[in-house]
Amino acid sequence: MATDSERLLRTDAARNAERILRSAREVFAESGPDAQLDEIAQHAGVGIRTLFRRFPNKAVLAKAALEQGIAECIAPAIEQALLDDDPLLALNSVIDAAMSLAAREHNTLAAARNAGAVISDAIGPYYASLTLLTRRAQEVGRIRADLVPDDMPRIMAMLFSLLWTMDPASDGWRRYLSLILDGLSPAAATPLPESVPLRPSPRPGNWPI
Amino acid sequence: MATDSERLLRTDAARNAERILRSAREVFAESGPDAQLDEIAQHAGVGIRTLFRRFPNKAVLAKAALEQGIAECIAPAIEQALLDDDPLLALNSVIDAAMSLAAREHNTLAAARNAGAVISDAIGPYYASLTLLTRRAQEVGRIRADLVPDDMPRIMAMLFSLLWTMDPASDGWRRYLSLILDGLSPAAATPLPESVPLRPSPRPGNWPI
DNA sequence: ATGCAAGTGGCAGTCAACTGCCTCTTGGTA
DNA sequence: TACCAAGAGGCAGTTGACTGCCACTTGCAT
Repeated sequence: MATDSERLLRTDAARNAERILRSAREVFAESGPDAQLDEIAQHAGVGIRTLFRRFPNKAVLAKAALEQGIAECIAPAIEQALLDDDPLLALNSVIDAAMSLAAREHNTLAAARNAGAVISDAIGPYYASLTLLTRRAQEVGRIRADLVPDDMPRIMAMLFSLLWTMDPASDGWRRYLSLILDGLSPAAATPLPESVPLRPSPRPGNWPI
Repeated sequence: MATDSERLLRTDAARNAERILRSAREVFAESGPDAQLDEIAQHAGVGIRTLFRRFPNKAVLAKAALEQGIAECIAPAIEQALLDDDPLLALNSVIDAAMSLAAREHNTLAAARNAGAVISDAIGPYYASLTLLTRRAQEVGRIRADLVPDDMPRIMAMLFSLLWTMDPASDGWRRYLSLILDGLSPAAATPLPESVPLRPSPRPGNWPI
């Protein structure tokens, strides 16, 4: 899904943007989330000015880099999941794929977080698919009926945030995914309070991302 | 619980530190999480150098400011909770107090997060009390038996992270607290994967906080 | 193949977090 | 009360994110 601005990019510019994102992931992985943008630009073989032209600040860059990683791992996972007989297992495997990537590239995640990015946006492009999988699981009674689509990005955001309470490369987050899945079960369902909108009007001031 | 360094502070220095924290909370609330440290120092009536002498960087300052806020609201909540007949309700009310504060002072929370602080540490001082309350709830069978003390700070961290997916001043987090509490119920308990240690060895490099 | 809009990137500059240095002030103890 | 370690804070400097300016290059539509 190309945005308006992406649609207009010249091929060399698009290639550069792609390279910058990939470099960001590699440099963050090597040098940690505090890696300098100079280093990323150099690694990508472009000038720092080009990096800033494409990604207005570190938050946008790090989030885009994270999105690139998630896209690579979640797209095939979703394809698989849509064919799965058991919709709960299917949903589980998509979450698993996203979390595994997040844990593996936790430095990129940390860079995005530290720059103030709204992490849950990173799975925004898969909102529709997650919603579909959720609805299927609800239809066969594997997930409580009062779940709404907005719940899924939030559950992902919660799981992401766990990584800073443990060795981020570990799979300790699985314990809490299990806990949350128990909460999603129709069996234990205390009626949920109303859902509030996902991120309201753009925040005041000139915030990055 | 004064640390070694706090124990040695001269009374005027302690008063200044206190003032700086309170100023940080006020300035963040007014000017947002990107408020400058200059402004905070000025608001506290101290020089910038004094602010940095006491709090080596923005992450430490923001986290300490958040801890001050949490301390003010959680201490009385815990006192009440320890007297409560229903240990699950008691636990709930402590979490409620902490989350209400976090939502109210979300700018301070955001400043800490953006500076790279490990947010779950902010409830570290109440670890013991939370553990006690959890154990009580387990003893009367209101909470699944395989919960461990480390789970509670992590649940708090997950709830904190929700605030960036909604109007942070709203109480939309209650929906997910409810969801998690369902997951904590002994009824729905799928056996949980092992717990991994809370934040392993101090992170490599010279990270703040 | 050629013209131009789109893209590139060096350089100098701003801004905020943070540090070193050094002198002046002050709480609390002998 | 007099001393001194502890604290305060001004100032100049460093670093990294980010911007404006501008001359140079290059896809690509005609």
